Amino acid sequence: MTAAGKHQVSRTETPRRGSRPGRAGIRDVAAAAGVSITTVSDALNGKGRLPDATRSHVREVADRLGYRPSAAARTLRTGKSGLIGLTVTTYGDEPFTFTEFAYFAEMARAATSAALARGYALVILPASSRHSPFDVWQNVALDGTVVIDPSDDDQVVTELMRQGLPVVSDGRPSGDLPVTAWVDNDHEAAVLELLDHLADAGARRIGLLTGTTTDTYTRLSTTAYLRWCERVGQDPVYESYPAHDPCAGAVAADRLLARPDRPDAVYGLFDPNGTDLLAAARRYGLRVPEDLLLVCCSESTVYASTEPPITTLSLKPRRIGTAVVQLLIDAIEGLNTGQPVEQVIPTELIIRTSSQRRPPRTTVSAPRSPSGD
Amino acid sequence: MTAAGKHQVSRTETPRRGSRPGRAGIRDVAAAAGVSITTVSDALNGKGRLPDATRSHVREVADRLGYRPSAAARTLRTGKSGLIGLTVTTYGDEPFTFTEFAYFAEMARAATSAALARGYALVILPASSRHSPFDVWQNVALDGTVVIDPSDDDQVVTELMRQGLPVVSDGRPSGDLPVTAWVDNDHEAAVLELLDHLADAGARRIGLLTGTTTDTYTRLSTTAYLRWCERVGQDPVYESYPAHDPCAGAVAADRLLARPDRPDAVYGLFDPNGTDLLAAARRYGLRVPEDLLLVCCSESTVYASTEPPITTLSLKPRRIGTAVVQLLIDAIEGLNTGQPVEQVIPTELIIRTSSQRRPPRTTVSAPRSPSGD
DNA sequence: TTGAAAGCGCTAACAA
DNA sequence: TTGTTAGCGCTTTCAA
Repeated sequence: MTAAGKHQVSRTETPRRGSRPGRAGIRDVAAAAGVSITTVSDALNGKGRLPDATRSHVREVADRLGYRPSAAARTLRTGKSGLIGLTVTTYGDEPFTFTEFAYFAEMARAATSAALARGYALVILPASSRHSPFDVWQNVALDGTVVIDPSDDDQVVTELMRQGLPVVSDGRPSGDLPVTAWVDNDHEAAVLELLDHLADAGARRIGLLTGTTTDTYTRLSTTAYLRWCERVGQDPVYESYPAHDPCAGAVAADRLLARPDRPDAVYGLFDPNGTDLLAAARRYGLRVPEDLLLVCCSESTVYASTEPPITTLSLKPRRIGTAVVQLLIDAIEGLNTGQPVEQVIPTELIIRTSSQRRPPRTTVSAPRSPSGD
Repeated sequence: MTAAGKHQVSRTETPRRGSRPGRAGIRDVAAAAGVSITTVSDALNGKGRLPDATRSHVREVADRLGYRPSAAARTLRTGKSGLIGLTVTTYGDEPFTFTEFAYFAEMARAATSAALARGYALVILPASSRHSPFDVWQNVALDGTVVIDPSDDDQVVTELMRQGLPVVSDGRPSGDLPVTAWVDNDHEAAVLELLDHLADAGARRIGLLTGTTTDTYTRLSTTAYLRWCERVGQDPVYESYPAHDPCAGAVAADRLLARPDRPDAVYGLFDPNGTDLLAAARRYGLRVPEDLLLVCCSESTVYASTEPPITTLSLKPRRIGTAVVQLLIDAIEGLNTGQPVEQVIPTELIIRTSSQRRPPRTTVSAPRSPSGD
């Protein structure tokens, strides 16, 4: 063993003051291995040009001492934490709403595994930040952040970008909010395709169940619907409701089917609309798909086994979550060219019974009363 | 402005070497405010006994400079990161499975908001850890960790506890795995209550759809079922399948209803079993609840609007997620007494049409008193 | 091939 | 009331 005595470490047995109790530090390993802390660092991180003997010896000693490098120290020194933020809108106490739930869960799941695969971990953070020292945002060292549907003047995004941290958004940013990159679907194209599909299945008057919120998804989808109506010369038939209220959807579905100009096909923009509409149809004695064609935007697999199975539009949250994280990590690691990157993920229309009318026979019948069968 | 010149900071305009570009550090704020860095730290953190004038002046300057304290440095110094790990079992590429999905999502959601409310953020981490420097676990400074259903000899848990970090588990630890605290349901009591409910509704032969895995939940629930059968003198009728395989459930449901000793009531242990069983019943021309009573363990709201609505057992993942995080943070902050803490969360049987053979009233009566109606 | 030394940016004793 | 100073544990030039 080479001259352990010449190193800067405790030749005495008393641990340095302030040292964390019980846990071995890099100095302890160096002392025990009879090398310098530099050598320990290099050996453990696969750097430097050490002989294999030294390397394995150091590793062995570190192992024996149960040495775990301090992530905080490494982060402070290198400026990289390996942590990626994922913002989550909170409504009252709960992060994200019932409506966004399946989408978000799938997206987060994909994002998590994509991040882990590249050696990063996801930190869940609220979409807004108070300007106080107790704010979580202040306490976490992030290499970059994924944001979901940032608003026009999102303060968190603005601040992060100002700090020089990359921000990638799920959903194209509205206004002139600067982001490093974004990923989104082509919502307009998706709606147009879907409406054409319903028309092909025999729909004469297609209704829309939409939201009162002004987020990009709702806005683009509704606009596309209105444009389509204009193009084919149909009067728009739609009902709006606050999508974050889990009860309001059922009421709105009912309202839509109770109208004198009742549609013979409906597209629901939000995940629970399928079951809501199905239940409403049942109340009015409408058979699906014979009397009413149904499509909703959803990521839930339950629509494969409802009675009847319901056609859904999937926004492919898994692909979005993966893409968002890849773009972010590329930006963190300086792998992309520097100009804003935009990525459009295709949607998928999963056609099931509810949007396929059997032999196109009956014309639209007159509205029935809620009780009638 | 008081003697700025006497401070140790750059009276020259050149930033210190190595300083992060563009971002103001505590020294810059101190210099600009004409105070020492200690005063800046104290002013910003509400510590020390500074006059309000100094405090607000410093805050103003910090604000003007866009000063953001370095989380890494603070963590290194204080030993607290404000970060809590949440482990997630990965199957292949994807974190958590379809089966656990709704439960996990709800639990994680509650855990996230509970953590945020106390100033902590959740970091999603894989349930296993390679022993390599590229392992995510090595790169994140955690104050403590929540683990879901740790196995008998969970290496990650063992290692964390050895490091002196608190670990709270969702699901009682099996074997003699040491954890700081755990939260769980009383799975046996829940199953017994549910079987009694089915028997009260007229079930003569209750079947079970269970898993082939050996996790605690599956094991305890199955054991409870077998014990109940023995007590009432019924032959057990059950089918097992690998619960993480999304397709296997439907097959097993079919198998169960195809048996010569076909049950007249079934309890499914996993979330998708409800729709699987409903579909299987339809295939065999069995009416629910007339010919077949159905209950499954699920957190999904879709069972409220299936045809017919299906009775579910909820494990209350929200309450579990909240409890787990509270216990963990209490442990981190040294608020609890030191001995192991165990917390049992009651389950909830949500009674719907599928398990009520008697007059279809919507009123939910106590499971044990069928005579009242 | 290895080691010494200089910090990363902050907080908290201890001085003044 | 405020400032000086000594590190937290690591990585990284630079020197030997």
